[in-house]
Amino acid sequence: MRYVAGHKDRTRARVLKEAARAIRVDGPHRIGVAGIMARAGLTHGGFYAHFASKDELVVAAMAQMFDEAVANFERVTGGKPPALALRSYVDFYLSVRHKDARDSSCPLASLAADLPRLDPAARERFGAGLSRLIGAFANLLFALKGSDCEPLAMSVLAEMVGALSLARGVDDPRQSKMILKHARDLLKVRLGI
Amino acid sequence: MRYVAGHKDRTRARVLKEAARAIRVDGPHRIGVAGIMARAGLTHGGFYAHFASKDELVVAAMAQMFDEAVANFERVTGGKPPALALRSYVDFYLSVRHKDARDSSCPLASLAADLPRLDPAARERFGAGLSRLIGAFANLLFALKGSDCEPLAMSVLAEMVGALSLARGVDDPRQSKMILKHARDLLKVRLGI
DNA sequence: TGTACATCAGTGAACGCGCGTTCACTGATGTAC
DNA sequence: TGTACATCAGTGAACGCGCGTTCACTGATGTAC
Repeated sequence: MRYVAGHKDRTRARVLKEAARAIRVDGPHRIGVAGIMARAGLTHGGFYAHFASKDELVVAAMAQMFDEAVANFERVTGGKPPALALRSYVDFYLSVRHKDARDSSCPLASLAADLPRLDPAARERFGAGLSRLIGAFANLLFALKGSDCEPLAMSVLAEMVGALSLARGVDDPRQSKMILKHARDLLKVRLGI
Repeated sequence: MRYVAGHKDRTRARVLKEAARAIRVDGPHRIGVAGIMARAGLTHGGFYAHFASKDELVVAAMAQMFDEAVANFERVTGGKPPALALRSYVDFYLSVRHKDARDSSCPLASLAADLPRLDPAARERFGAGLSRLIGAFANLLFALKGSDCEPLAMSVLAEMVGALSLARGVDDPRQSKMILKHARDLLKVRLGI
């Protein structure tokens, strides 16, 4: 069954997207090749026509997740004045909605704990992705404050990642909500937005 | 081979301690019953005399890890005036040494991302442990500032957890060090210590 | 005091299952002649 | 224009391996008589 031009590329993209979703939810070690292929509407045997190994899929999915995260940052902040843009992103990032949307949320929070258990290739991609997000954040902060903002961007992003992770870790919805709310409130005070 | 009184309890404690170490390093899903028993100097068959299942071990190890974390908090802060105690803990928590000591470090950072993938029993233990640490932190903050400090404690702890996780996730040691340093610096500014 | 039996923490072989990976095969379409 | 062959994304059975769990057994010591 010969296919139209670009068919294989589109299949690969579909597999990658499903992998990016599944990895965020179940982690890179609990996902299965067969499961992801099934979600992409294929059988497991075809996997190796697209990727040399499961590890290679994880590395490729890492880049996919950060592409989505950066696109999301731009969607939430784009076209807004700096203070409003920052407020929007903080509110989005620390919302119950984002906390619960584990299959499409920020890879920093979903995967940070998994990374020391992955091989260098995956860790490199993670570091590069983190730099992109810190850079985007620092740009906004620079527009707001004018000074060197990388340190502040790292610190703020760390708090957001930590709060989101902790809010996801606990079972009690009230405790979870409070963690998000207090991080949101104090971040806004800290940034003066 | 009959053993002295308390022998079985001590064996169980040894297994738990090894489990707590291994889970922090490899995560609750990648550790193996046989491996942990071997580290405790036993063979895998004996495991089920101590725990009903691997899941039960994970739940019990969760409590163990938070006991260690609280003891550690007290060791680092004990007998110091509030500002110094807080500074000591922030410096300890965001040190390269703590970052690298993955087998004995704070479970909040090591496990947060694994928790949504665990069953409710483990999540409850995690929530309880988090509350203990937030409480301990809020007490110190109260001694320093006098006002209601739970929100601030949550926010600060979130930043520490996030910074430690991110510093562990990246491959580049310089990037990793910077994340820790900036979180340390800005936390001290924020707390006025 | 001596003997037979009970106890029980720990051993190690075996099981069933899931998962990553391999590979012979399919079948629709393009290409050579 | 028609026929034989090449191509190649995808299929599905099979493999090997690791892991959680089970279970018959061990062997040193305590207990009953």
